[in-house]
Amino acid sequence: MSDELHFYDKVIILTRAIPEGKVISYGFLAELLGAPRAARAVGYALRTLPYGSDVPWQRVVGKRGVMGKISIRSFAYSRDEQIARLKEEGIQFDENDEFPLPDYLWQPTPEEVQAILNPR
DNA sequence: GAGATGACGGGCT
DNA sequence: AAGCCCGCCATCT
Repeated sequence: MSDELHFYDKVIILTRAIPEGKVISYGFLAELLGAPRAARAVGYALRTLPYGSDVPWQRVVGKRGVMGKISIRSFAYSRDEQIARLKEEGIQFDENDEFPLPDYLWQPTPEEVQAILNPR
């Protein structure tokens, strides 16, 4: 099967499909794309998003909620902005600005993922 | 094609 | 408990 989409293209497409109020971890997103250890590459892909992009990048979080990792200088947004956006979507954070990932995790079936990546 | 890079993740200190 | 280190992997130079 010709796979014309690059890995980072798939990352963006799948990110667009995350429902409001739901999140996914870098590692799980990579796993859905068939590369369970490519969490870092997922970050690499999202990093290419320009400021003002309509892609809901805030819904991709670290494995333990939204802890750290967002403080890279080349990124257009801050960790605080990510948290603020997620709160607006209804995600409830505790006093440490963390939230229970399983409660908000988006878990599409493999079929759904395929349908998202290969719309007809 | 080798080396560098980076929004990760897990393990060890 | 917070940080450091190292392995991973897709892309870019």
